[in-house]
Amino acid sequence: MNSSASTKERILASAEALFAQRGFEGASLRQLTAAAGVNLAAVNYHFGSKDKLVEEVFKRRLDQLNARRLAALKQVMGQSETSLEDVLAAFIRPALDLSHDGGGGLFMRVLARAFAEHDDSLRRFLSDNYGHVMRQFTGEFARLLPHLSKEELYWRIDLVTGALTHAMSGFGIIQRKSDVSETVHREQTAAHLIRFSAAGLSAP
Amino acid sequence: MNSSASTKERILASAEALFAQRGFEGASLRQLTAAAGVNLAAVNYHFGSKDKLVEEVFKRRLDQLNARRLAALKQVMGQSETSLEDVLAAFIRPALDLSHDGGGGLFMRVLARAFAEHDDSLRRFLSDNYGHVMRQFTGEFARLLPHLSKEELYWRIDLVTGALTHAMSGFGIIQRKSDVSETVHREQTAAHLIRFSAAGLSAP
DNA sequence: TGTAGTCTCAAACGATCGTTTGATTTCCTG
DNA sequence: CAGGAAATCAAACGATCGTTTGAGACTACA
Repeated sequence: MNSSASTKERILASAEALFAQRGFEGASLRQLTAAAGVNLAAVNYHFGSKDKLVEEVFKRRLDQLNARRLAALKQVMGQSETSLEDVLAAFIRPALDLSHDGGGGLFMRVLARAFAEHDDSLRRFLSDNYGHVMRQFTGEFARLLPHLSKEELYWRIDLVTGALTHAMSGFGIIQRKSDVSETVHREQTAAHLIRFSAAGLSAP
Repeated sequence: MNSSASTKERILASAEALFAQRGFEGASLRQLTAAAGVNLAAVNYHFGSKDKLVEEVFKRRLDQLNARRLAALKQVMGQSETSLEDVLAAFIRPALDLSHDGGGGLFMRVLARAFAEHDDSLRRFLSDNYGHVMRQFTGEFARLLPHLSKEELYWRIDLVTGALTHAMSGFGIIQRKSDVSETVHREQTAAHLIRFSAAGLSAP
């Protein structure tokens, strides 16, 4: 592992990768610290407990994702006129990007796992960290789709989120072909998601 | 627990519930057998191992789901003319129904979890058990959406699956209101999914 | 009723888990 | 350079895991 990074950072990086690969319960602190090249006790020393480490892994990436989404939305809103596709792109692209760069390419699998884990404390955690971002996007969607009732709009945004999560988790039947670069594949994924979601949101 | 059922059945029922609630690794055989009111050793006696039990839980429900989807599709195909919404309903409704009846109401959470677990053996297992059903539906979608390329179609079906899985897992922002019966809520979910998916699939 | 086969049971196995401890090393500061 | 805080280390803790064992209870057929 990158021995120039701090112990804390090496733990976070290894944790992200191993949680994505084996799940939160499946990845043990012994595997994790061995991969990071640090002592077993370092996790409890630096983070307090395994649960706190899980939270930290989440927080680090969600903060990134929120910032990028809001920045993208802000840029879109600065244009003279905004299309549904533009807002969707601001919602979707940062998420796909996050699953590629920053060395934390596996985070989205972690998130998809977390969605499935389905416990209420996580739900609250995500709501606290996602809430204001989702509200901003929801407001824009409502403005662009005035014919939709509030309930109808919530439903459709939820389904867009489902499609996005599924695509990001990489479990679907669509696999990146070996002759397509990661960047190109990501661009194709974004294009398909945006076109599909725009049509779904605009349904009569 | 239902003490009239056989030990095997009681284990399967408790396993399904506990796997959905705590995950495959989070649910221990001791919790599981205690909830079922059977001896700890009964799992290994009747199923061989915990992994085999997991497989059995899957197989039982997936067989049900496949049968219901194919039956629904067959009935739709018997009509004089079939609409995209009809085929989508045959795809979506059995999945939502399965998450409600048969005492295995939590199976879809198990499935959503399994999607996130993301390992290749499961992928192969699902492909073996789902493959022929998906091929039939894909064929019908291709017939109803002749303007789509094969790749485009695969992508969109994948996104429909994502939206469906997300809705079924019940994690989204949409929660059933206490004044709405489970049956009504399921019907609303199906209606939203079908309308959204039909529009998404039909996108230009 | 006797017996073979099926099932259930309490108990224990070794392995691995997250966490804690206390000594030791490393690092920074005065 | 001395000294105290911060970090790392090997080792052990109790708990829990999936699995196995061997004895006992039950069932069905002769």
